[in-house]
Order: sequence, then C-alpha cells, then structure tokens
Amino acid sequence: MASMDALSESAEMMIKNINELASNGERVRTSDLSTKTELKPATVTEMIQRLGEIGLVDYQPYHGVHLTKQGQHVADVIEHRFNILQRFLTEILGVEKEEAAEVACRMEHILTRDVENRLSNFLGVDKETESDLFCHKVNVASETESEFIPLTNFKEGKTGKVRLILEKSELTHTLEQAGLSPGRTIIVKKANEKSYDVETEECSLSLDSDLAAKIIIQN
Amino acid sequence: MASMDALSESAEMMIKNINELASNGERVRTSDLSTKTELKPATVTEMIQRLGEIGLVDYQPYHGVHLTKQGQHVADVIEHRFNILQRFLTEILGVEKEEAAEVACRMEHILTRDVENRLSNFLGVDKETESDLFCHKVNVASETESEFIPLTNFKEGKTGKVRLILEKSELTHTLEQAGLSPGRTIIVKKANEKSYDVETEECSLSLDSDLAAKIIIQN
DNA sequence: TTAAAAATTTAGGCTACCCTAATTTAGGTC
DNA sequence: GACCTAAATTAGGGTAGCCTAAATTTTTAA
Repeated sequence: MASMDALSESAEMMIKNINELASNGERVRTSDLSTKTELKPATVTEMIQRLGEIGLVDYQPYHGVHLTKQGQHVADVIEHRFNILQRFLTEILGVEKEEAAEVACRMEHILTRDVENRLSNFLGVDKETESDLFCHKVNVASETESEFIPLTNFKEGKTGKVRLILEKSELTHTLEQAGLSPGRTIIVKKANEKSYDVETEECSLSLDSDLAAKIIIQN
Repeated sequence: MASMDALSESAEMMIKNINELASNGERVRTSDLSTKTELKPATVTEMIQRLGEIGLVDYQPYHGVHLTKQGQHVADVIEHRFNILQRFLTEILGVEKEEAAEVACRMEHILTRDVENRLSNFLGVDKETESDLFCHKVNVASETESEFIPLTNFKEGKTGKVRLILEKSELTHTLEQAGLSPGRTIIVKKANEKSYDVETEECSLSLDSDLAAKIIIQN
C-alpha cells in the first residue's frame, strides 16, 4: 500500500488479466498469467510483487494472486473503458472487431474520467446502466433492446433519439433549428426508399435517403 | 538509419516538439526542446542522439537538430492524428479544449491508420481534403462547392436535388405527387420574391416564398 | 582577444520492464 | 517419507527514459 501514482499501462494490463482469469473466484497462478500476457513467468512474478506492494493484489509467494478491493476497482474501471471504446470503434466507426479490440486495449489506459463519461453518454448508456460495472450481463441485453440505426432503417411510427449526425455541413445548422440534432427525440412518420418523414419536438420535415442515412437514431 | 520499429511515445513526442519549434526553418536548440518538453537538457541530448541514429533527425553536436524528410513525415502524421482526435473530442464529445488537447496528445501515438481514416471520415473530411496534411485551408473551399440552399436562394435556371423539406403538411403530399420530394431533381425556372417556379421530373409548378423557404436544395 | 557565462554534452545512477539461467518450493508418487 | 517434476522465484543482465553533477564547447561581452 504505497503510491497513489497513475498506474503504468503494463501494470493496468496485468490487473486486467488477473481479473479476467479470476472469474471462478480462485487465486490466479503465475503460469496462467504468463500464458495470457505472453510475458515470461519471471516477469510476471516481478510485476505481481510490485502490485502487491502497492496494495492492488494479494500476493502470496508460490500461491498466486487475487485482486484486493482496490485492485478490483481498477480492473472494473479499465474494463468499462475498454467496452466503451470498443463499442465506439465498432458501432460508430465501423472498425473491424479485432482491430477495435487492439486499439481499445491501448486507449483504455489513457481515457480520462470526463472523456469516458462523455463517450458513454454519446453511446447512449444512461446513468442507471452505469452499474454494469457490477453486472456484466445487463449490457448484452440492453444492446439488443437499444440499437443504433441509420434513419433509413428505422421502422415507421417508432420514436427514437438522435445520437449522431455524420457529415457536418451548413445543413447541420438548419437541421438543428428544426429540432433534429443529437440528443433530441424524433418520431419517424413515414419511410420509403426515397424520402423519410420525421417529426421532431418542433416541427415535421422530410429528408432524402442520402441525408437520412447519415442520421443515426437510437430506439 | 536503423530500425523500422514502431516509435515510442517519447520519441514521437520529441519529433512533434522539434517540428513545432522549427516553424522558422532554423535548427532547433537543445535548451528550447528542454523547455518545451519539460525534460532536462541531458535527457533531450540523449533522445535526439537516438533519433539521429535512426535517421529521423539531423543532429549536430552543439548545433541542434532539424527533421529529416523521414522525420518530417512522422511529424506530419502525428499532427494530423492530433488534430483529428482533438476535433472529435471537442466538436463531438464537447470536451474542454485543454483536456481534449491532453488526451489527444496521448492517443495520437496509438491510433492506427484505419481508425485514423474512419475518424477522419466521421468528422466529415473528404478524401481529397486529406492533403490538408500540407494545406490546411483546402477544407473551406470544397465546402462551398456543393451547398445546401433553400429554394428561395436558388438561382434561376439551376438544377438541384431536393434534400430536405422542413415542416410537413397536407401540402407536402401534393408536392410529392408533383415530383417535389427529397431525393428528386428539380430545375428552378423562375424566381422572384413572391413565387418560385420549378420543374420536376414530372411536371412544373409554382410555390410561394414561405413554402419555398422550407425546401432545401443541393446544387 | 580572452575570460566569464551560457549552453551542451558526457558520465554515472536510478527505475520500470523485459529477458535467461539457476535455484527453490509445492505437490504428487511410489 | 523420500523423490521427482512442474511451477515459481531469485539472481543477474539489458534497454529506454529519466535524473544530477561534472566536463566541455560555444557565445558574449568587457
């Protein structure tokens, strides 16, 4: 139990891996960490000893480690950040899942609390769901319930929230004034190949498909 | 001129700082880099020597450094990534400029080419404009080429595509049947304060200015 | 022009991460 | 219970990045 310094990427990765191997509640062995992290056993020992000294894991020589309450918290934060980043990369940017995982795995150590929250909001995770820190399955369920769909694929009659407008242009300002901007709720009145009629809190309007394709709605 | 290894964050930061201090074209001095990077002069010397060995800077003892062509390329890529990230953080997520800069400054070293491109597209930078690596002003020009204009401001004789109709009413249905709906192409025949004559693919019609103001055309 | 001041580099030290090789310990086996 | 093996740790070594202090070079200014 020592420094309050920011953890290094390596240290955070070790904690993350300990967490992932500890699913069964048992202590995690050096050899398993070695395999997972692709570091030599000697290196793992060295790292977990350091983590033990600063109170993030309970390390008992020859008998593996498990996360302390403090360490668990770090792991939870990292996992949350990873999930958010991966969702952003795949759902919004359309990055391949594998590459998204790699990039997210590097960025998770850099995100600040503020950026994390904003990204979270952007993706449409409501404050309540934030407790997915403690209940990992909630996420999966809510994902199918609430999707991000281009306006072009939105069902007639449905209400949704504008989350994102791809391609900023002078038009964005116009749309904003019509009540069609991120965060606003809209109803899709009519949808056919060519044009999409929506009703915002302020007025109703009709868009062409190219434009509609760039407006992402969450149901 | 040695390794093709990925550069460390420290190395990339040093190159970035050299680039920023070299605006005047002169060689960059150790002390200036020391001030800017908040590293001790001895540390700067050590780093620029390493960068010299791998051919990214031209280092002459006691007489500073400047970027080689190779080093300049690295600097350009990093700057581009920084700009994209900062734009995303401020414009899309609404992060405070200072914090955005800090986070972007850490993330710029992690972005892959693919994620960089996707983020770029997401922010609305067209492929052509990618050369803003070398000319930052291009962007503004290309935006004016294709505009979204209310029918009221559209020039007589011009052809355009209906992109958006603000405010639906019973009238809209009529307009639709007349071929005036999002996605359709129209020609503006005559335009004065009071009435606007347009020709759709199906017929020609005349609108009043209130109505015309709500129809957005792209030329 | 020459000596003091300023800038720079070198020398030497430290830590975090990584490694290999040698040693120690734990746990099963006979 | 002694032995063997697999697992884990310690010992010792390397590099990148950082540092301070000492030496060196350049610059300035009397």
